[in-house]
Amino acid sequence: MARPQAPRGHGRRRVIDAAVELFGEHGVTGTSLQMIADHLGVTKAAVYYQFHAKEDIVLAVLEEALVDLRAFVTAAEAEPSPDEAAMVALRGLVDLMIGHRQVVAALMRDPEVERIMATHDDLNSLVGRLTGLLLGPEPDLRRRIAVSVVGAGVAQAGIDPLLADVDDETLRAELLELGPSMLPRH
Amino acid sequence: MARPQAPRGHGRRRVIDAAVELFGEHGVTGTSLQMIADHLGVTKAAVYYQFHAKEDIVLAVLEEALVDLRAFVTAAEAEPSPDEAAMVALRGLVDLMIGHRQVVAALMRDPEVERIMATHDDLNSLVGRLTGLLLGPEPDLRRRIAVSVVGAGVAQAGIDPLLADVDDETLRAELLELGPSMLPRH
DNA sequence: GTCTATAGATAGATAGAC
DNA sequence: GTCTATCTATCTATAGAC
Repeated sequence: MARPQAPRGHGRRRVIDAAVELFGEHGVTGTSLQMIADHLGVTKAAVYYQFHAKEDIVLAVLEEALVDLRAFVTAAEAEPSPDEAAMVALRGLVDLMIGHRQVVAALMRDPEVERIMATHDDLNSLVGRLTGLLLGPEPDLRRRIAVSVVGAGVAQAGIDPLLADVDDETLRAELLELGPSMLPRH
Repeated sequence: MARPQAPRGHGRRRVIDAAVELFGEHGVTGTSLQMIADHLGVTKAAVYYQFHAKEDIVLAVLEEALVDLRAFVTAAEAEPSPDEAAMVALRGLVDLMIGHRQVVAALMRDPEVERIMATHDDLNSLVGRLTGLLLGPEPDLRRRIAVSVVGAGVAQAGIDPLLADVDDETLRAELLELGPSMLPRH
């Protein structure tokens, strides 16, 4: 039957959950495989059985959010007008941050994550498509700055300790009012 | 005549400059003393001669920006009305980011920096005073979220590769138009 | 003031026993 | 599938020669 320590979530699932928690607290570079193993009460070798490299754990954590990201980027690109596409992308971005606050906190603040993403063309192009959607056609300087501010701001709002007491639904509603006001329609 | 410390701009100054550059690229945790030493063409021991610990280098880099931060926080607190104080704080924040784009990039994205700051009460209280100025008296939820978004957004705008081609003056002017619109007067 | 040398700990990763 | 044991490389940091 079920073992006392390992809920049927399998090894990979437990490693990913532990990684999200530890990455969020110490960053990716600041989290060793030993820390993940200790957190799970197993040895490093047990972690290496599930993922043969640390980078694979980072990619698995990323994948948690990428499923949603791919979905709303594709949906946004199907919108008829650039304005509608940008709004769908912005809503998707807010939902993504809300739905994965821990993952965002874990990954948004480590250059190592950028390095890993840069080595995977599919991740690169996905981020490029999202940026393009938010920028719209022929963006002026103000638009570019607004996209930068909104993108970082939405992410920060999801992980800011100052807002830790705000529940998901309330935060989502507020961000969906604040965001569009900074990304006006053309 | 012969100074016991900074001979000809060398020493601490060179270490700090190298640290800012490398921290920005690899993060604090991702930057080893060996990397700093190699960047300067010296040995690790030479770096340890200038700073007895890695944490001291981080603090020295932080100090670059803290001088300006202390100045405008104090100035803002001297403003008669909370609205004016918040605007002075926001302008100061924008100027700080613009004036220290590299330092911000180096330090804003590493949990290790937070840990170091958390162990220094003077840094903690300074950040607390800045946040208080931006929030104003009795901030509602919307204000709290806006402060979070603006704070992160301004920082991101200063380091975003998407905006690397924007010169300081232009970026400052745009942010000073964008920011206040998100932090309305009471 | 800068170096060599090295300590002591820990990193990521692998091989093979059970 | 999880372990012990181990490898190599690198980490921060120190002691002391030049």
